[in-house]
Amino acid sequence: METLAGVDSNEEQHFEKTSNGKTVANPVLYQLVRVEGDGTLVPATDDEVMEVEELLEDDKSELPLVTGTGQLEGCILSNGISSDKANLENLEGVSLSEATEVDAEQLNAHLECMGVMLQKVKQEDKIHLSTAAPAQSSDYVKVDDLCPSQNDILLAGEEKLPIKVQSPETIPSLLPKLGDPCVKPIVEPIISEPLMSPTCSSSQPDFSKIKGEICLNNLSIKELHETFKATFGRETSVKDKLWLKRRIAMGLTNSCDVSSTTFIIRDNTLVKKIIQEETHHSMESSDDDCPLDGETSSISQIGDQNIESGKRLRTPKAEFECKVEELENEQTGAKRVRKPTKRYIEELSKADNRECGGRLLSSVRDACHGQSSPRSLVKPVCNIGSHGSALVTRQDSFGGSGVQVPYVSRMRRGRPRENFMSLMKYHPSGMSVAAKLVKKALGVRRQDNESGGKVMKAGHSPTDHQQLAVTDIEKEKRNIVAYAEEQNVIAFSGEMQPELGKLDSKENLDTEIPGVPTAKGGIRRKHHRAWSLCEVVKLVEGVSRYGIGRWSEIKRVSFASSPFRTSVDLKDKWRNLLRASFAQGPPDQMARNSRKHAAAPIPIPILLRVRELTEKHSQNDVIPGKFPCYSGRSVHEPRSGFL
DNA sequence: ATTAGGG
DNA sequence: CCCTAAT
Repeated sequence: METLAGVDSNEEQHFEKTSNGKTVANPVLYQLVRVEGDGTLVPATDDEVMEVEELLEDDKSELPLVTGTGQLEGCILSNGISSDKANLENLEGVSLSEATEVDAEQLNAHLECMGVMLQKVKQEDKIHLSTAAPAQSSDYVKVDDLCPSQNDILLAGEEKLPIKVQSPETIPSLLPKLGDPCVKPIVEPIISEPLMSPTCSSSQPDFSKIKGEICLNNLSIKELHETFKATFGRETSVKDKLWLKRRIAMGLTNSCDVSSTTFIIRDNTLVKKIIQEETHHSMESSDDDCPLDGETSSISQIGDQNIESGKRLRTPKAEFECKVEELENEQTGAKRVRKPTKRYIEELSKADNRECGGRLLSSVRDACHGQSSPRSLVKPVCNIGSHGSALVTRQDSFGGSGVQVPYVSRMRRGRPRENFMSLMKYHPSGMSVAAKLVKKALGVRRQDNESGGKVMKAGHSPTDHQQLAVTDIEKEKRNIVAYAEEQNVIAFSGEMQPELGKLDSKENLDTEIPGVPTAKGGIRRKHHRAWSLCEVVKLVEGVSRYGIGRWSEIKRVSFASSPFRTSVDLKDKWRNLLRASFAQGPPDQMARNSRKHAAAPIPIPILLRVRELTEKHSQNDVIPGKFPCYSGRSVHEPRSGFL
């Protein structure tokens, strides 16, 4: 019934490269999907992807003609939807208009998806923060724009993602499948549809033909064809009514939302769409446990919103997953194959937070405290409504996280390993001990924190640690736990905690962050959480508000929703910021260098702010020269009131 | 419980 | 980040 199909997203023939798809500039990208009996496309599940991956692994330079497993349907070429525009320019075989149109379509579709995601997230946020204060909510939104690194990540992700989003165009083409008894030969849709463009160079959407209200359900195939042309600016030879309807619906709504079959067109734009099938509503609310899906927001609703709001500016390619999911929801209308693995979810959220720390939540958070500082350049600008930034963030997150990457690869985080190994050295029997630990950890899994410590202790036989200094033992213990934990996580990826993920927007949700909790044994080491720019901004702001040293206060107010950021963390971070500000500011070249190597280039303005605050603080509360790290160089900079 | 500082 | 000493 279900088959896997690799969908090549690049139109190979349009590129100057051999069939090996090795061209660097135009890599062949493909997305695995499963074709349901009814022709619905469903994103391949992790398992499936993994499976196929193995096959592909053998020779990646070869075109992904995954054959050999009865499961694989094959690889189907479709219009290129490569993320980089450069490719578009290379499309020689396709009329420019066609190419651009497809691209635009893609973009819109993705944007649509973005919108949906955003909506969902927002809703979720609301749910978790009943105390939302609209007025304040805008505070940090703009921060996103200050996070170049995030955008970078995004871009990088877009260009490197091994698996590309598939074009809506490809979806329909795959519909007619074996599973479907009453389908036409695959050849037809696939070949004639997507690639036919060359012949219709006069492809220009003409909405004038579909003014007013149209009900796809009532249209004949011919009419559908006309509508199709009006919508996409080109003809189609596909005779599948269902396909046409879906296609048109998608085209009109710029999304995968095909729930509507009646549209009202005015002034060449979709003014309204009428949902006639609400099947997806009920099912949505029932089976969505994905955090991102969170509050089941009516997709159709969102769709309308987006459509009416008009322009979507950016198009996150990485949205594929969610997009397809929607597709799945709406097209299938009934069964949902598989929800994303928790791990996957984790990845998403992680990415999420990474990108833009939590503008939504953070802002709300702040709002609660009524801490709207009039200064801070950053804040004023923001408006929560800026879908732009929000979208970007989302996109970013997805792209950056490399959703497509097999989970396991991302597991390891930082240190444990080496320490663990060193530990082994000390303890001949270490191996077994470690094994035990791991086992225990696995067995106990979630309750580890506290018990974990105990376990650890139990693990160390008296003889084992006799030779170690107490402190050493403690450290070892920690490492072991960390290691075990890691193993644990890997083994039970399904139970992965959101920890790493949430930086901001969801951080408050991840109460159960694994890293910190250690009750008493104080074993586990906190997972390293990179500070997002947003957080830094918050910190700076907090400092400016309450002053240096009032970390508990700042923590309470600005990082209330970030359990993993302790006041000490804030302090440390501030220290680092200070160091950075002094190290980078004065010598200009230094700044550049540091930026090069530094993972997270902190915007100079921020650093200046830091310096400024510090200076102020030193002048007011302390006798100048008290600060060890920078005492020598007191900087007298007139700058003030910025940020 | 918080802070400051060293590691 | 962790840890500790000093408040």
